[in-house]
Amino acid sequence: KVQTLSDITKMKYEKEMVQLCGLLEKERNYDRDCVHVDMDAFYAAVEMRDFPQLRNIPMAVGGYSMLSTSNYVARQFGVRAGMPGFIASRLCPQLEIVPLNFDKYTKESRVLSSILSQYDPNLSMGSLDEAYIDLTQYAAIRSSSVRHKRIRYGGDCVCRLPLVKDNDHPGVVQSIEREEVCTKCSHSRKIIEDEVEFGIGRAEIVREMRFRVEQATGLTCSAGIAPNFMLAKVCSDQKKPNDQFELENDPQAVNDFIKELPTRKVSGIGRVAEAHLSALGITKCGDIITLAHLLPCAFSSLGVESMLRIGLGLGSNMHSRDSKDSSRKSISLERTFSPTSDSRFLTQMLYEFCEQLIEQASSKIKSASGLSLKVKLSNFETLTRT
DNA sequence: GCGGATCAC
DNA sequence: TATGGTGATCCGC
Repeated sequence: KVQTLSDITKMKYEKEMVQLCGLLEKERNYDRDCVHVDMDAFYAAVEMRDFPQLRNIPMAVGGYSMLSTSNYVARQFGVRAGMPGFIASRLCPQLEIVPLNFDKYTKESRVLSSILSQYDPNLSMGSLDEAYIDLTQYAAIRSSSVRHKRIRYGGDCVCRLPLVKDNDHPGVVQSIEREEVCTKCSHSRKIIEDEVEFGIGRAEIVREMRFRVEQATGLTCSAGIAPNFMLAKVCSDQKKPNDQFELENDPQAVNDFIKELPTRKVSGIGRVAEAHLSALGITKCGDIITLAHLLPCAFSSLGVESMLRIGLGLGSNMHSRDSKDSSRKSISLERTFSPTSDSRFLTQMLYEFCEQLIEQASSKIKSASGLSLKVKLSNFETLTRT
């Protein structure tokens, strides 16, 4: 009798997987309001805000070796984050490549986190342009609606993006219009001042957060709302750009959502894990549970557990997003160069790396504690000879 | 404990 | 012309 791999692993692992799922199920929790906020095409959006001539042309931020991000016009040409600039230029010859301006992005990031931290003082920034917010407390306390003033721009002025879509009207309480001449581009522009109202409930609160971010920075963001951060992160991608997606804290809703979700959408499943899963016939997160007995063929026990968590729509529990320790554990330095066996060059480069790392480490220690770090680099030639 | 692989951004 | 840099975790040795 011929037995397939699936038959064998089913006998061997099915019981164990069912048991493991049962254990993990006990962690399920629908009491939290988790939000992931993600700025839209962040670096590109900052440059487009500051340089209006970039707004309607394909552009990307980075260099000829690598692009950090591209605007939505460039994406229509297939220009994507992480792509080498010279390849992007072939895809889109008109592409404008703007160098990185990290100081600016860091400033915007601080504006973002200062607004969002009013909703969760323990928020965690995933990077300059994304934040994980636990809204549970704030949403439970908020019992009345909140009003804000909204500024929109119309007319020919190109110095501000028409950030607020005309059909994107939260409760407008009152609206005042006036005309003026823009001092920058000397075009006439219409300024519309609205009084807008945001209700209670987590989706309205997230609308308000996004509204405030946009008014403060001139940049839009997208958000995902879900019972845990793993799901919230996926949700923030669902309605990008400039919108939000709420996954109800409800078993049926979560199950339906996870069932059809491609595995690669989940943070933590990269190209390799996707390929491993795909080899097992697992392409959607729902498959992870139906074919759970195959997982031990390709993953370690921790890997299996992490996959089951994803398949069940549970949070990551231990590390990363749900309880993040923000303290740095290492500093490092790397550089790419063309292949060489010039050992003097390599030694010299290593030496400079060490000097720079010592400098970095001591300056960080100094600013954190006031103490001075002294390191002596000795016998370097011998140390690095091999 | 260490280097390699993997992942995110 | 030209395919990055930083930090983290996990695994096998």
